Amino acid sequence: MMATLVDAPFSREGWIFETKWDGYRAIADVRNGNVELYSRNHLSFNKDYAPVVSALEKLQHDAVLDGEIVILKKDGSSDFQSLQNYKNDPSGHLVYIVFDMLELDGEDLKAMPLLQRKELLKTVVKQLKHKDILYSEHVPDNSETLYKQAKEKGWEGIIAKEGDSLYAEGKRSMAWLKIKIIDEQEAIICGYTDPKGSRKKIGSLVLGVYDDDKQLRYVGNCGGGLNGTLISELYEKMQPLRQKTSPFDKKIRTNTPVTWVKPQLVCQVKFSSWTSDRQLRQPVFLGLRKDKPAKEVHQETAKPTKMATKKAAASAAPAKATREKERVVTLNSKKSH
DNA sequence: TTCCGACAGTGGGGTCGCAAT
DNA sequence: ATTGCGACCCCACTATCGGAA
Repeated sequence: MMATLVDAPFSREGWIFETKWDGYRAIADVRNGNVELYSRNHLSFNKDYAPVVSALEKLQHDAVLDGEIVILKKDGSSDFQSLQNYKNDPSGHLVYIVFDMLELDGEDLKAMPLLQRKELLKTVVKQLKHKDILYSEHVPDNSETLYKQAKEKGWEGIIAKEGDSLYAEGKRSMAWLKIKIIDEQEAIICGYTDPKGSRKKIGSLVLGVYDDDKQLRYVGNCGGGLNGTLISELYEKMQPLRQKTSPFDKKIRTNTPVTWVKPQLVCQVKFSSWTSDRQLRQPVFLGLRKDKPAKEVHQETAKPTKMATKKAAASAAPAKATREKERVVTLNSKKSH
């Protein structure tokens, strides 16, 4: 069961709201003390996350659990990058946060309403009493406080679930909705990569921003949000700006060859967070900005990551507060057109 | 006929492991 | 020893196609 993306928080009677944990989705199948922990594609996680497996071996029931494997930070948020790097550096607190249960002691629970499943799940987790296995709490009816909290703490977002919904295995469902905290940023187009397969002209845009010391800094590539016509337009605009050399003083790492352009075009992108290398995570192209000279493009927003500077975070706050006025909306589909 | 959901293909940041260099 | 590539994880988005409405 997977959640459908919607663009704004809402409140509705009969719905519940949970934190969206940033980690790996995992199903745990516990039978007679044997644990199979596996990914969405049914690949085993047993070896990679052995502490979770051994914690679940102590469960006093046979159960099929659904949850997220995360690294829990001291402030209570999840650290995706530490999870990715867990094999190298297993120092973080690895936990399995369970939010649903499909089966208990041989009984299929998928046709039971969510709130009842969660009630059972809570008691099962409570009985286990293990610091690495946590129950995902929820708040009923109203998402605003949780959403606000998510925004302040730099969480990935929140999940909304219909309280009496059934478990739709392997499906994307409208009974589970995800509301992500999204950031926006201006960036300078510094080049483009070659396309692959059926894609024409441009694979992705190579983006940069100016640092405090006026140095152009690479912030990652962006290939999402580009359709056929947009790609053609951008391609035409970039041709007169082509240059032989990279505008960055440091060498950058990309999978495909880059055609460099003079750093003049400014675009707006949305993204989920900054990586620890100060690159954009999950960037999506929104449009060109003609009102902004490239020289004025700096890093605007800094979510709380290790590398983020206090200065960047402070300068971001006022702009964000005015733009992102909270509103309550009815359920929109993900895109309007 | 139109609309919508599922699916494949493209794009991103990562890590890992293996093969080629 | 380094580099390149594919397969995984997280994901967003576009284009297409077939079936439901």
